[in-house]
Amino acid sequence: MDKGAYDFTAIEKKWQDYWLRNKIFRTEDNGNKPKFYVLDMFPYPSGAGLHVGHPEGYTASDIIARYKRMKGFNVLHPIGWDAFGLPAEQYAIKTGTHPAETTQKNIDNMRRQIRGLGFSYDWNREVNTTDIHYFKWTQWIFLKLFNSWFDETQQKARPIEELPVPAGLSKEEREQYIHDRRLAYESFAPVNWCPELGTVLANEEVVGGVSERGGFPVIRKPMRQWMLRITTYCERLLAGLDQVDWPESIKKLQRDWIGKSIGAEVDFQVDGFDEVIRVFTTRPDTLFGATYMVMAPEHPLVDVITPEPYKVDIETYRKQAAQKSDLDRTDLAKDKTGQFTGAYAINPVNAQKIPIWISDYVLISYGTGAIMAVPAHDDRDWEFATKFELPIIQVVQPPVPVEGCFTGEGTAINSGPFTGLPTVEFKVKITEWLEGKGLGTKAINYKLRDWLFSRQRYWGEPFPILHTEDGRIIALDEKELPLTLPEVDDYKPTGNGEPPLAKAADWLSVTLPDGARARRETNTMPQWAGSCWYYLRYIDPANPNAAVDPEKEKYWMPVDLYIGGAEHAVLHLLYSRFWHMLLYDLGYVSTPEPFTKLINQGMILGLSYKDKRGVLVPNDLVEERDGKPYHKETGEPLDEFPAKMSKSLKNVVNPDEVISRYGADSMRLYEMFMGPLEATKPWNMRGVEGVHRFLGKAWRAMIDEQTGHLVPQVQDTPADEETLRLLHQTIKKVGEDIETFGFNTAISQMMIFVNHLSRLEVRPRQVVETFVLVLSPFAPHIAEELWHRLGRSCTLAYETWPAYDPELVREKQIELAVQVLGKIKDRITVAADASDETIQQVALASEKVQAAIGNKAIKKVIVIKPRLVNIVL
RNA sequence: GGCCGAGUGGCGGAAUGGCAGACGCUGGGGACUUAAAAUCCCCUGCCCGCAAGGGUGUGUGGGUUCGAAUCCCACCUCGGCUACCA
Repeated sequence: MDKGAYDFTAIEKKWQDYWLRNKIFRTEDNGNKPKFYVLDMFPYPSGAGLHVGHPEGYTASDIIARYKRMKGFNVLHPIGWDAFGLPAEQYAIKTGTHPAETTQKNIDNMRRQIRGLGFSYDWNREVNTTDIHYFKWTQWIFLKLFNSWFDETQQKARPIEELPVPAGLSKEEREQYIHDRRLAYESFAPVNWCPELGTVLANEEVVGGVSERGGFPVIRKPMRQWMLRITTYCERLLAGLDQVDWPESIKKLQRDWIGKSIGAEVDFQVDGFDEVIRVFTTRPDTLFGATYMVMAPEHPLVDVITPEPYKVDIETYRKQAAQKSDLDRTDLAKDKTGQFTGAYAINPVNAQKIPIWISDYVLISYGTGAIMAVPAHDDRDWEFATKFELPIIQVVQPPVPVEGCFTGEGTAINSGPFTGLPTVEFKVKITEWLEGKGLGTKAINYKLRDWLFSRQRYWGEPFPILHTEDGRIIALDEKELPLTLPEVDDYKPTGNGEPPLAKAADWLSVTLPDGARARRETNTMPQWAGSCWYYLRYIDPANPNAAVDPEKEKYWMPVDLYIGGAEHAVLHLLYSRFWHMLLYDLGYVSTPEPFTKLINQGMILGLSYKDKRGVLVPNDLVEERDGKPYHKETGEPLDEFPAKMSKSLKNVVNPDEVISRYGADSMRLYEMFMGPLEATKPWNMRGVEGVHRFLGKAWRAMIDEQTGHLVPQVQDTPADEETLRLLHQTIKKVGEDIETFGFNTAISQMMIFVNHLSRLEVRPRQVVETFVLVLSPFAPHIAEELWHRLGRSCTLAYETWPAYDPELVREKQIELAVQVLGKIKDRITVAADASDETIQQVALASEKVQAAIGNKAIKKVIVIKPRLVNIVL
């Protein structure tokens, strides 16, 4: 190989070593520079390593970080590992390898891959959620949750010692009262149990009735669990969204997930009983149309009100419902099911007797677990009433007549004294009426449930909690943290919900100072725990005395820019906002919201193939002939299309392979050149070749491939006007595009510049050096090497970002199209500062334009300065 | 079913009220070479035409405007998320 060739492998290794060895990107916590905190979403160190989706967000954030450094900011740009989680544990179950060992191996591999891309992380701040010095503070935050309550009046969390407890309670009642208000509490409610995974899951982890990870069936099962009272923060979580600069789509996802709805709670007397069934409705205006009621099968009143002859059928139905997986319950293709209880309720507005049913389309966990059914104006009730032949009474007149069920707003009919009222007005009136009679009240409900926070796993943070033999729950003291994981022989869950930690006999039992015997909590925390607050730990990663030093926290927070995938919209991003609000309330952090600006990178798709019938063909069965894809075995011509990367389609692109063939700079550049950051885009290896050629061209414009020295064209001479203008246009465009995340167009501008530069006989040194600085955030390795060969002795990472001169950017001459009635007839060139009048004169002087006008009268001439002239006849 | 996003050459995309297709890929032609690779130069939306030139064109149909890929209305297609929350 010639010593001057663009040897990206050697160059990239050289500079990666240089940055690391000299700690070039080590960040200090002080300084008089303004701070900028740019954060990547926490990666899980998977055994499969990086896929091409990771470097997309990371490259974008790295370009921002490098650019901001050059713009004079003190930049915090850290990385670490969200390293607890199920895969390492399942591997342990299969092979007996300790999850810590697997995790370490995976981290080492991913760190190697990430370093190979040349990201400017401060490696002194690397964190790892499985490190005891890290999860000590995860446990500490849990204790804060456990030892806090939410003050509704002040709308904030406060220490549990400040909770006003009613006088005259017994010791046990007092304990219970406090426990019922802790932000972390034990519950025995039915939870999402996944037999396949041997653990329970949070609502957010169950998608379409199956587990989000693995797609296994999930059933409802009552179990003892730890919950976090995230619901107390519903209003704060909603309000905070107005304060942050996030994509509207993500804000909407969070708002919908919190799911605030305003309506009324109404009491229906059960005929012949003292009991009332309370329902929640957002449409109290349809009360006159309530023709039956439905309770969730689990509703406690079912036992009370069901008369003897109906008990057998009701019990059978309840058993069936309990055994159904969530998938069975939510599958819309299935008919509605239900069972009449034999009991009746009295509709409070018209004293009508209406039958009470149970059905699993009513959920025990939302509202009051019972509904009034208004089949004329609710799709679900309509479907149910039609199937079981229950009466349907219309009480809302639609603005325009509709067939079947009408769920919109209109005018009340068949509604006694309220007939004729518009829906909105009716809602207010009827709620007042109900309140006056003591039959109901205005009510707000949220879809968001408390966060199920325990898992029956080994590889997670242990809870700092003890259960005494006499049934008390005692939290460890902060001084006793961290509580580490015990060694076990067997990582397998027991299958009945008893976690693996229950097998660690020595670890399990504890004798308290007062002599009482206690057992440790055997559940562990979910993976989300560690990622809820990692952005705070980066600020002060080695602090043994606090999760984060308050002074440093004040300096660095909030995160100025957070880049990651949209799949975390309602999971991580909601959970970590909740924890942050708690820490804010207790005075440990200084900002109400953690992440000021959020950007979602789009998904990268792989190239895939299907035959004429639409059958998918894995990539290893595809061969190319004359640039067209064919089936290797059948010889059939195939269609190319983009599809989600998957093992089965064999269309996964491995970053290691791309780097070894084209280099990290080409990889980075291609990921950014593909299209807008937020868009979904298909990967195409030929595109990598394109940006790779661009880098080679930039290299050859400066370096002689034979000698490795500067080419003779690079000279210490002033630039010509055109070159200078293009350079300044490039500085301007690239800088502005970085600020607005338009990396693809920034790169095309640099391509235009290099195409020009390589054609020049004289390439002024000043111009060349400035361009290298502009290129450096995108392709830092080649930029450092060129900078070095241009005679500079240290890194360019802290050079000042070049300023452009607006005078030099401006073109001297401008070309305008001349249209007659919107059709282009000619082009004219005028001085850039020509007046509209002058331009008009020149345009009208054109023979072609005159010919197009003919003898018609000119009505109007529109001059749009740098673009065109339109003559209206 | 609901919500969100997107439809522009052979492909990725650019242009967010002002010359549609920047930049890159692919394809074609040429230069260099014994030859090839690499590199460099030229061409490359579609249709008609030998050409000069003309016509047409941003999913479909309508509208607003001197002017629409861009704004408005209706529809079609694709992708993502979500799913009985009363």
